[in-house]
Amino acid sequence: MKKATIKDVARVAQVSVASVSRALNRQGGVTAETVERIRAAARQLRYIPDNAARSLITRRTHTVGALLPDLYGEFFSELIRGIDLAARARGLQLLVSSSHDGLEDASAAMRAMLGRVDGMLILSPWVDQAFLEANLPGDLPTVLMNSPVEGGEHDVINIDNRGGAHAMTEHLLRKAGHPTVTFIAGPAGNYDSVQRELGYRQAMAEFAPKAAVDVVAGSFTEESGYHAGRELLARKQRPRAVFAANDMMAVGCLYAFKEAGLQVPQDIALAGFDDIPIARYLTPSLSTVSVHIAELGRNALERLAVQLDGHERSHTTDTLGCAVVIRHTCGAS
Amino acid sequence: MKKATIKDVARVAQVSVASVSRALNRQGGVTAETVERIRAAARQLRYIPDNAARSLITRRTHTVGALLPDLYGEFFSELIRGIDLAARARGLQLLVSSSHDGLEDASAAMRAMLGRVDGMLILSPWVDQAFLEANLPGDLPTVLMNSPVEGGEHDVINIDNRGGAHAMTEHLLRKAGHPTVTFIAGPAGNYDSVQRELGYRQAMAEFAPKAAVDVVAGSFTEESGYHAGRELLARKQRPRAVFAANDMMAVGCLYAFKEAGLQVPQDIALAGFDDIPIARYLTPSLSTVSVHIAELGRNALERLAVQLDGHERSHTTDTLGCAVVIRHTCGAS
DNA sequence: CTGAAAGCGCTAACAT
DNA sequence: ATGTTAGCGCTTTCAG
Repeated sequence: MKKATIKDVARVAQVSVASVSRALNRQGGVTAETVERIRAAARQLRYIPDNAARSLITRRTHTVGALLPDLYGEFFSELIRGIDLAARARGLQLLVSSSHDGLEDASAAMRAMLGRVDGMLILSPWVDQAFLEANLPGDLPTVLMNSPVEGGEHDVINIDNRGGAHAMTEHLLRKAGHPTVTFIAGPAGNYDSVQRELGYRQAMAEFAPKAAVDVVAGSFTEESGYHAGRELLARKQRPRAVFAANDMMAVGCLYAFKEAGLQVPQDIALAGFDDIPIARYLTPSLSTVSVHIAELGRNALERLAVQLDGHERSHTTDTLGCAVVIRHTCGAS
Repeated sequence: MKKATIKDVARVAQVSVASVSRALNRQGGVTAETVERIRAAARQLRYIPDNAARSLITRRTHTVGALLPDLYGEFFSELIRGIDLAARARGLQLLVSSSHDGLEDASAAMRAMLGRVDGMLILSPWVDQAFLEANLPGDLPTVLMNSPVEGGEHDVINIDNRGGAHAMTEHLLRKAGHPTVTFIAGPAGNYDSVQRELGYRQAMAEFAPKAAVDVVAGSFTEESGYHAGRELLARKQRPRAVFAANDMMAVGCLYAFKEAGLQVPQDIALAGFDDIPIARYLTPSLSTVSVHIAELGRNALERLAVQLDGHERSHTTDTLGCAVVIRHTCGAS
């Protein structure tokens, strides 16, 4: 019992393969009657068109690739979720590839996707213009997310990392009234992290010019946040307010603070970045910078779909705004 | 500038297309010298083999599909992460399809994947034997995860939901010494939820035969856990111990308890199920049933890969054990 | 409205 | 060791 092909359907329905193709793709030019006969035959044979053969000739795979650095944590799950939702709505399949830790890996992952996808969504903090030129066919529709690559060949959707971090730092300093703020950074060289740190530094210069900028290292994981938190508490003078470059680190940090018996925000204030779903359910609930992660994914896919439909590349750069979300950890109502 | 095909490479390298194919697929039968000439030509033309054409003839896509009900929350992100990691290690691509809320959707999603994948990983609490027979070609390698379908056509990897829930309930009753336990269930009809509730009921019958079984509804989201928590607190007699059918609901529930000013576990104890990454970072840290989610994904993919390599279906049913993880919310050290 | 036939780009016999 | 050629299953002119 082999898989039925279009020929089998044609034979059973007593028509030519061309008619079967036309009927099943509802292109018209076939009598309603014949269509029905063909439908019946297809059903009877459990006929499923072979996508490989189809896309060989149509040059369309109806599949988009998503290249991500990792899949760990709620940020990425929300992002994929947004992408997947939008893709489904558009009738597109989603090929994901994550878990690569550098340009080597990213390049291999990208190559493996080429020819399988009609376009690509790329979120990779290491990817730059040169890399893209070397690894992408010039005509493959692409949307970059949170990318340093700007004003060039590609469609880019960024988050206002700098602005969001600036606003949160300002809030901590001016509204919540903390004299200074300590920043827990993400992985070195990570674009998001760099931009957020920049926003922090600008706000510090602006609103706490006397205070020293204070940055400790992290890597965007809960664990690194926990360690950073412990490190901060071990100082002879513990900070009064801490701003973590993402929510996962804030989660780890919060744990460290409460483990040490500290009251948050009375003894020490805390804020994060991303507004992952769980942020509002922490106790105290986490003040953070809201990013609408799923929205970002949805947006990127829509943008890609436009390129796909229009058969032309585009190259706009959009920046999605961020909003400071005040909950309880930051010490201002 | 159109995309280079194998013919172009052959022309430039001054060999036949067959040699190009052989050289690039390292099948031997070509002089090292010619291979080098071919490689050079391919590089020069930026030649990328067309996967559609290739899989049309090889009948292999090197892609596996993952059918999931949703992508919300850390459970699924961990699961995909495990799958993706294993797939990458095997040189397989991963086509994901989630966000379907019933058999209709699942069927459509499945059909869209057919012909694009060499095999499928299915985690869908609604899918049963009849559905699979109706929607899957009989010869497509498949691995079911957490599925009610047993002892039949398919490879199945289950989690010991019943055993885990039983063990946690026993712990709450006997070790932590709570006189009775209230259970927050997942979505009605969801297989995981049903099994977990079963384990709870069995343990109640065994270790607290006098106490009434007490089950409230939930839907596996933080929000539903929050509402269930509030509902519980609104009773004239509030429960002493609560067991949520998954961690996300426990998170919402914990929030409700602390919002009401209750001490956990002194005033009210709480436990979850799954051990999502964030569980240990809640305060108090969440006692839960550990599932090794990423491992489950990895396992399922490995199993599928075996079927792919062996060119034959298999039909074993494995059950992965769960371990009770005692942290601070359950009220026993 | 329908059918015949020409490929899409590639691999795998089968020749040489 | 290399070339020739016949398709894989489908869509799409082009005739009828």
